[in-house]
Amino acid sequence: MNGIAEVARVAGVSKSTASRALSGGGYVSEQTRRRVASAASQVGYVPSASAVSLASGRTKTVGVVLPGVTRWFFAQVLEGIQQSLLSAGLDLVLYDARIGTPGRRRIFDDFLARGRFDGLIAVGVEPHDAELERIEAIRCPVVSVASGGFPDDIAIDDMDVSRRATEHLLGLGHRRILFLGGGTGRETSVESRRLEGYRTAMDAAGLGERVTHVRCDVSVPGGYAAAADILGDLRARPTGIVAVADEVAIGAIIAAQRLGLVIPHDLSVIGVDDHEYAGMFLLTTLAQDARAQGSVAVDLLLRRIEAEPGGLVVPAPQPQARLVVRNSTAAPFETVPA
Amino acid sequence: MNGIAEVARVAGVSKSTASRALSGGGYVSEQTRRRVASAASQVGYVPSASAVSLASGRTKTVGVVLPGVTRWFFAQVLEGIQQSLLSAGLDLVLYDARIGTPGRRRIFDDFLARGRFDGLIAVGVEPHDAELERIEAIRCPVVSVASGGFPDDIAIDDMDVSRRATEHLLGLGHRRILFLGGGTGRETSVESRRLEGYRTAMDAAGLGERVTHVRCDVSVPGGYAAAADILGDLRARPTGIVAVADEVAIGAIIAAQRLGLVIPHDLSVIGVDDHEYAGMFLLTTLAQDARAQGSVAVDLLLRRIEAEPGGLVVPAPQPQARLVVRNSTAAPFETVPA
DNA sequence: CTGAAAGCGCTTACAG
DNA sequence: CTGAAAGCGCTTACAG
Repeated sequence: MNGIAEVARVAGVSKSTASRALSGGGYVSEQTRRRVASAASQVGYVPSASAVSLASGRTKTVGVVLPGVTRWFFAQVLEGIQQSLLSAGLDLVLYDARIGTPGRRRIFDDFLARGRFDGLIAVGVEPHDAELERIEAIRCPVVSVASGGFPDDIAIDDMDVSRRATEHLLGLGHRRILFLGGGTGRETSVESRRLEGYRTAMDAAGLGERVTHVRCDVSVPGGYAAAADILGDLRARPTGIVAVADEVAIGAIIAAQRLGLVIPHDLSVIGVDDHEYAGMFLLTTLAQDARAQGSVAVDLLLRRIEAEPGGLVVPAPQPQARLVVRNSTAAPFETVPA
Repeated sequence: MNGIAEVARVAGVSKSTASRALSGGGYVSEQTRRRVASAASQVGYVPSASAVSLASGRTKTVGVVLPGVTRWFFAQVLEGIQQSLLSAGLDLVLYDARIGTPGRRRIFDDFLARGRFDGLIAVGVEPHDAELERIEAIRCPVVSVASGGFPDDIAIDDMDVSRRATEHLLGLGHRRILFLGGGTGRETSVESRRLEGYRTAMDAAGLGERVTHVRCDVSVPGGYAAAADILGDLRARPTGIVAVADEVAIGAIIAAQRLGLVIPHDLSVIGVDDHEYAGMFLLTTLAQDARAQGSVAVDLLLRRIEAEPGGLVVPAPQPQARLVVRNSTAAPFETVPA
């Protein structure tokens, strides 16, 4: 019990007036507003979410789809989203659409269509065509972060980022530079764009023939395993590694150290993200602010939700990556021209 | 549009019958059921979540409160919960109640009371008294995982776990054993119980005077920083470290290696969890299955939700930790009796 | 086995 | 500024 009817009774007004007083819509005299407010807190009134949704057509909820919370970047974006949502008073329903799980399919086929939310944020989803269709079919605003395939995706320029990373190593004098990570399973578009940026820089430096992509899971253990393989072979050893993401870079550093290599003397490593552990490993990286991207996504989404259907919404400014030079990169020790 | 009324019209039955046919309650002839089902798929019927909730009193949603998704353990539990929920067809609303954020307060004061979910799972929440009161005030079943303060908490025996970890080192001949981690900010009960287990084992070995607790954040960088401090001082250096969790243990190993120590020759380290990186660092640990704990929590919660109010529900079996010996622990090199 | 009716707890034009 | 009434889209006893 303790519905709005009870509040109205205690305050001595009608339900309509109580509703207007509480939710702020329409005219209510200041005096009435106060009486209703105190009646509400007196009876401990909490509106029923489903009744509000049904009557108003607004769920006060935002959906978030992402491929798991294991990757540092996704977890950070999620936390940024959550914080913005909390301060806006909105609930967050989570859909963990990890690739290859039976859940992913159900999310796109059933869950998303249920109208549980007023808007959806896709993080790192990289949907295939059928999935994108499903998302476009739901009748509510959608905003995406770091997800290939969506219009107006909020994301750093992935090609630029690894181009700059590669140029950083080239500028230090490296020639044997390898690109590490991604390409296991379906290659995501973020991965391909980063690979492309590396390739572009190598080509521009006349090193197109040296282009090498070693695939691995985008994770610390993934980078570790792949790097352990590569670095074990002395003759093929690169002097520099451009990693698809910091997790991979960190894995590579751990592997290198285990093999007795000294970073950056024997090997330079550069990543993308500015992961929580980057400082610990003195990792040079192209830093991005993941949490901020979550907040920006929420801002944009809320504006889209408020906007008249068909109304224009100023897009969010794109996030920028900046080079943070620490101590995992230096001129190569072997300066012999290869 | 395309509500159940439309489905009923197409199938040539009443809304009541359509509803029964679709949601399975009550008697419907097989033939009618089929007609309704095909009408539903023909018009692309998706029930409105809020209408269903309002009419039935069931939201088909479970709430999850946890202190962030950064800690490996919490992220794993969350993924376990999500998967079980997806296969049960339930939505998950997430509340990130990171300690010290303004959001945490609002979650306990407002969000939890809104009746958005049929049941709540608290993960690692460690509520203080006021928070616990709030949770008890919401009128729905609550299940907790690794959260001090809740009745019937699903958790490994934290005292036992670090007692066994300590005994493992004692059994190898270590005497200078230190407990690393926790105790920054409000010490959680998980942390204190693990510390207590260490203390118990040390006392039993007659080493009560050697008991040492070095506090640090429960994170890899936290363990790294604290261990770098400790290990820098040669004279006070322990031969063994019992870490409050694997993150801390891994941080300590990284710090030790950076200082030129060889694990386990110069230092033994043991953790709790079996973190994703444990294999990479050859970490000896007391392993627990975090994802499974998430599923178990969902099972228990769903049974509580189904149960008659006041009805009994068989509790879930408690998870067990098992010692996984890798290569971060060995007999101490200095065998000189201290 | 099926249908008419009431009701879940709000919000929102519409009169006044 | 306020109230009576309809309605959001379902489910659920209750009759039949």
